Amino acid sequence: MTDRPRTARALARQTLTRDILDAARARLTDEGPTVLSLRAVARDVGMVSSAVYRYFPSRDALLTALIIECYDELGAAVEQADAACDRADRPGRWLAASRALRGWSVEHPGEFALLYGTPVPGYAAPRDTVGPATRVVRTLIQVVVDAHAGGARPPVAAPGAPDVTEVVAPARAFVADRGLADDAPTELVVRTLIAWTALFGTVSFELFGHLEGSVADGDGWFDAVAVRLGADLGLSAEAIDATPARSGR
Amino acid sequence: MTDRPRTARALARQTLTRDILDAARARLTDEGPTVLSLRAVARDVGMVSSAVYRYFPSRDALLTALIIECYDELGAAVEQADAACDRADRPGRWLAASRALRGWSVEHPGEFALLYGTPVPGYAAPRDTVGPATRVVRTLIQVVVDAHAGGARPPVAAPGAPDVTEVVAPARAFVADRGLADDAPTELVVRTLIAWTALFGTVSFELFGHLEGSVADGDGWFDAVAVRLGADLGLSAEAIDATPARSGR
DNA sequence: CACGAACGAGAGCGCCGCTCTTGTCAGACG
DNA sequence: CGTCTGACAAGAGCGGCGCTCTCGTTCGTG
Repeated sequence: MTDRPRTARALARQTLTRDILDAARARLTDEGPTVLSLRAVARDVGMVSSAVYRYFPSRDALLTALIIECYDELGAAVEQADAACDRADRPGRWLAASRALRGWSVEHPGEFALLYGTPVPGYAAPRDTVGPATRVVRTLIQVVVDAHAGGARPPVAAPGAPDVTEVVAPARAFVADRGLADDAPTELVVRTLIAWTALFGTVSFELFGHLEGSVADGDGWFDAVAVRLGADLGLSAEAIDATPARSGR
Repeated sequence: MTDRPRTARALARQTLTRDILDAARARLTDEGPTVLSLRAVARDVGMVSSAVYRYFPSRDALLTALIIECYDELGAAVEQADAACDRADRPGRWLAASRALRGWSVEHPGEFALLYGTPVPGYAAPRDTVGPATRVVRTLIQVVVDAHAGGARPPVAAPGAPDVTEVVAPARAFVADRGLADDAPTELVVRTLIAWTALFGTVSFELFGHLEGSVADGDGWFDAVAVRLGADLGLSAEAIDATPARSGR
């Protein structure tokens, strides 16, 4: 990935860049992304503020680097949690991936806010961020797709639910483009998107304090949510063990 | 609610306070809450920054006033949407309340970020905010409780789902304290909390740009989500029309 | 060895939240 | 009606912010 530095100067540059990023992430944890002070970061690494501009052309560029790094870290955590499971244990993979998602977020609340909280006002995320940003949802989709390729019963649309095949067309294209599934049923795509949203919504509510008076134990609550969302996707132990060919209802 | 001002001075104070709040909310829409500049707000209302401190002792106090006002506005919108429905039409009430929730949020993205985005770093929400903050979820619970008092089939826990009766004890206490339901089944409470979280998670993902490549039409998508979440709560037309007394399973 | 690029430090710009002081005017009270 | 107190707007000033520019210095290369 990163080249070995060939000169003392290049080495210094590399380590200082890392130091700046680390200091920025350290500050991120107790002060939000929007008020991240470049001057304070500079002080932390023993530099004057203007010197930081040798390494990042602007505060936005520093934010972009942080965002990419965090998306990648979160994505890697989720992917590794999934990879550590028995491939055939779909409910276990779903829960492990979900837990990894929350685990990283709870450990890095500042970084979570950077990724999933209020966007920084004047800041527009560049293209480079979308790839790393999709690693989590890609992993979740992979688990769901594997389960249904293995015979899990696909979810059935609620009676009276509006047809949204057109609405989720981009999502299906995303899935197809990455070779995850050639033709996923609409309802499966919909339920996966809902589950993905609900997982992050749960973490967001927990970290931002909206569950304060409602839920006693964030850990236990999240597990309960994740298991139910998985079950809605046909990812319960029962659904997987049942005869695969049984049609819905 | 607010007393009629008895002197010219009191009137001026009242209108100026309103002007400041309005200007702050206007600024909120295109710049996040954390970077809301009191000086800029002062300029907008034709005052010098220090003069604003006659009306709000600090920037945090101004934020608190804004938060309460916004929670109340959102809560009122949801309550009114529910109230405008036929009381017996539970699925309709659920969808209406959900739509109102999103409608207000989409119309007031800055205010939504203030309420449900990254908390302002040094800011701790005072007690006064929790009452207004719960108006939305209270309305959603009311609809669900009404439906099940009217015979809707309560949701059944997925096989293998962990028991979380203890975890949601605060939520049940909240419900009981407000006379919404004496003894709601655990699974109903859980599903309602999940639905509440998922609704706001969906809005959050939409407004913060995480659905960009996945969903074509935010309006249609949200309806699809709301209907499915309602159905999971036993709030589909079919579930309500079914024989009320049928026990779960 | 010499030259240019990279670098760190500093000063300075206009912005921020917030405090303190100053002068003014409304309104309550004798 | 006069006085006096409190509310008020304005300004200066504090330290901190993102960012720019300049100025020596040092490193790496032709």
